[in-house]
Amino acid sequence: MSEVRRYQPQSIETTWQKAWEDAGLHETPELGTGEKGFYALSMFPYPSGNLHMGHVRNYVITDVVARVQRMRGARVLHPMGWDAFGLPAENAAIERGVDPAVWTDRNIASMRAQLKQLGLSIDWKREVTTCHSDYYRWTQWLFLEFLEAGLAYQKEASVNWDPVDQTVLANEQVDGDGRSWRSGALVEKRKLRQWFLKITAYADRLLDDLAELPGWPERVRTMQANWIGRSHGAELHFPVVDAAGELTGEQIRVFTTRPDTVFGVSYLVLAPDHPQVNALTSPEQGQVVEAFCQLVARQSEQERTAEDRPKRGHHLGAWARNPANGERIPVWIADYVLADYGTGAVMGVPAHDQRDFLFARQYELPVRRVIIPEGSDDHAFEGAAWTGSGVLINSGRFDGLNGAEARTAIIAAAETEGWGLGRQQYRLRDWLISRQRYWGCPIPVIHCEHCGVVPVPADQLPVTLPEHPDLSGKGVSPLAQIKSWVEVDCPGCGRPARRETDTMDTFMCSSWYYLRYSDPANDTLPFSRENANAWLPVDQYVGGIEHAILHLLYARFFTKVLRDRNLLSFSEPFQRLLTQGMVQGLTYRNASSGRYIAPTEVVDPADPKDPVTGEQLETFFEKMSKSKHNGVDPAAVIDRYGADTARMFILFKAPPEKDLEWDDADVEGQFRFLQRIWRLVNAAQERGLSLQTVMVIDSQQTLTTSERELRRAVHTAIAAISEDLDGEFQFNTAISELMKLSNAMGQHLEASRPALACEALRSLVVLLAPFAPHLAEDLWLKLGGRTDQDELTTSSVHCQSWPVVDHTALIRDTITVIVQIKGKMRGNLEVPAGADNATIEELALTSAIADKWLQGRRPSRVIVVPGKLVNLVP
RNA sequence: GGGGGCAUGGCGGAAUCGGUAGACGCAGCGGACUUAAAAUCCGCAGACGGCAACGUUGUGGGGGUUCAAGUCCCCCUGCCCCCACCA
Repeated sequence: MSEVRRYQPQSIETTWQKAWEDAGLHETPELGTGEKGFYALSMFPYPSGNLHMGHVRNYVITDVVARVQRMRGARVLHPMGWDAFGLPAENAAIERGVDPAVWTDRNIASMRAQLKQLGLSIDWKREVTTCHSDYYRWTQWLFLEFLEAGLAYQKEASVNWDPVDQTVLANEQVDGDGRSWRSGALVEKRKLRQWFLKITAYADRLLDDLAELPGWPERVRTMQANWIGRSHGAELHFPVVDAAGELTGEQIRVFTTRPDTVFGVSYLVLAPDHPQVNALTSPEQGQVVEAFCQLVARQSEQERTAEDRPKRGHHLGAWARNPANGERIPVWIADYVLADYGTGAVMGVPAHDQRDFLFARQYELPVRRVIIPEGSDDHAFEGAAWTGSGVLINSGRFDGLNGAEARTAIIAAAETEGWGLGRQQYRLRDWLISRQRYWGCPIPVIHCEHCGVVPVPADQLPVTLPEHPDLSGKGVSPLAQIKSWVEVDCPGCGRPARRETDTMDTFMCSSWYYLRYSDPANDTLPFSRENANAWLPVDQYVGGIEHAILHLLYARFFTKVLRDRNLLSFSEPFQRLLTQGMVQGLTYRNASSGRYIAPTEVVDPADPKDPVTGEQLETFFEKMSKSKHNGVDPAAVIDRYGADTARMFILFKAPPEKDLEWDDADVEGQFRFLQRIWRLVNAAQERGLSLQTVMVIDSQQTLTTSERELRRAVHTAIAAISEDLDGEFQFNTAISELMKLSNAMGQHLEASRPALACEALRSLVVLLAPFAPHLAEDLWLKLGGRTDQDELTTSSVHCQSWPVVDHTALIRDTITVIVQIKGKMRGNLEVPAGADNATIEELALTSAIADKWLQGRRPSRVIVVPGKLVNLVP
């Protein structure tokens, strides 16, 4: 051969990417009235500057889903955008003086270019960018909806305060030791007045509606349920008494999930920062208590909540009366009680709660057993808290009731007698959305001395960020330092007022972006009801498990609120969710020093040594990250093998929800596979085969053995791949079916007549299209699936409909039946395809297998599974 | 501590409703082509025994149900993830 002809993805891919874009192949089609389109959505990225393999995996999965749906006749929305506000841009500004807007736009441009190299069927005309005012205008508009609905409010909340830089820090800017990431100073807690969204008002619906999401992974639903953390119990009221036992008129409210243990209460405990602490502390205890509270306040969250640390507390010098039995009990404070869960106060029942037990033992508080296991009559305390179920003792009129009965009866008594009520409690807290940062969506309210909090009128939105800020990284809110921006006239009274200087948590921006894609150019509303209802809920959402709780919960919350505001008519945004596993890279570590070594520094991968010390390195797979030097750059892979190989590898190597180990040898293997297909099609073309010629398979004509094998392989592949792409997505087995088909074609194609060869070639290329779109398109043209003159928008391989299985091609004359003797496989038997059970039994009994293993004995039992096996039991 | 998940060859992973365990691929081995190598093509391949036919054994460990168990039930071990002094 005079010229080297081989598969060269680089030229193929750029050519087709341009052709598709010019033809507008991936633009979202119009929907008919009342028609629901198919919405395939990837979690949009933060524009950090470069694409990593996790992104690639995410978007390739969604892309295959979108492409298969199109080929199945659906009208598909497959958009992309940018979650573009956030800390890294602001840090770049502080450290290098780059304008966050410029930095972000530059990153978006380079990431968009990288994404386009992957050949994703994205409609770029619908791109949204959360930091552009034509988007965040509507984030502000939606905030005002929450405000109007009474779901946004202000309250004091503590922030991380860096005393050196005099600034507020995000949690991720505080390291494990409670020090600032930049100044290294010990971070303090400071109270600021901040904005919250009342997500707790939706706690029940967010929890209960999880049942309506069968298309979500069980584990994500469980994580959300645990996060919401609804528990059933009671709020009990303990009157405060003085030293003489007289009521003072005050009371302490506690929350408990075990009202049945109320007769076992031997003390009460308040959180150190509980509002009643000051009032309850006796003068003699004042100093010690205050010292104790300060000590606890200085501890970090982590220190305080470590379960294994000893519990510490102090008696306040106050007393309360147990409303159930009238006993006088001491009131304590302790570090193990949290102010912001329940009522911030608990009743101590050492006999039936492990924490209370440890606390009581340490401070020698009395322990009284009030529940014994069913059937036991041992009333003595056994030396450990009994938290199981049982029967009440020492509980007056409730003695003898079991746990559940007792809970109901005691709550009922408390309600009638006025010392408590049944209540539900949630772990979920309201969502703090204030951020003391510049690079975020401004909260559109104005503070006026006369009118109070005044929303910015809708026609004055957006409240735009001041351009070219001078960010120092110091001070409370960066926006507060820009006088010209802060000082405005009150929209209500016209007198001088001040803008809110906090910006919103970026999760606000990402809680509704999926709605904007349905109507991205709307300049009168964030989205129209009609467009949102036509495309949403999202049919398939794909993204990382790291968003299992926050993002997905907030998005669900938004959808429910917007539905209640009558802006939508559905209440769950994402019908089906796929959480893809992470991409891991080969990691080298020096076990003694803990140092990570870059693969490029390792001389012999078979026997990896530390290039500096010569020590043996340990190798393993771990999530790709800069600090571990185990990342693989998508651009380099595309450069070398092309996007189609990268796509195929990622889809084939592991099921989508499992972690994927990046392996260069396997990438090479995928490339070889695509090359094999390329050669197969080219050889066929040289043989003169063309899809332009109409080929009819004459059903009268008998097929040769090769031809029948070929047809069976084609239709087996169609059936198997179709099934793999239905329901659970099994891209890995779908691709293995493509490999089987190509193997069979290598064997039978040449020996088959053109009509049959063409059917096989056409099927192979069409089935390949969602996975390796560029190669498929190129081979489609080469095979004459279309001509250069045809419009791409109708004749592209991606516009072909999904192949249909011809079940007659799968029929065989004979089938192989397994012969078992007492459940053990001993051989197999060719029987006519239509043979009934009696025939199969007869054939098995007279077979050589039966002779050998039964030696003339008659089986006592014969089990025939039609078409599968026959089991002879002696 | 609570909740969820996983465990299959040298490796990644297949296996419908309980019905031939190891599809497909990677790495490996053998052969063809080549002066040679690469590439390509063909073949072998769980482990143990055997020249072979074949046999035994085998899905983290133990028990059970069944004609038949990777799959269902019980117990145990190991690993991963989430939440965690939540009253």
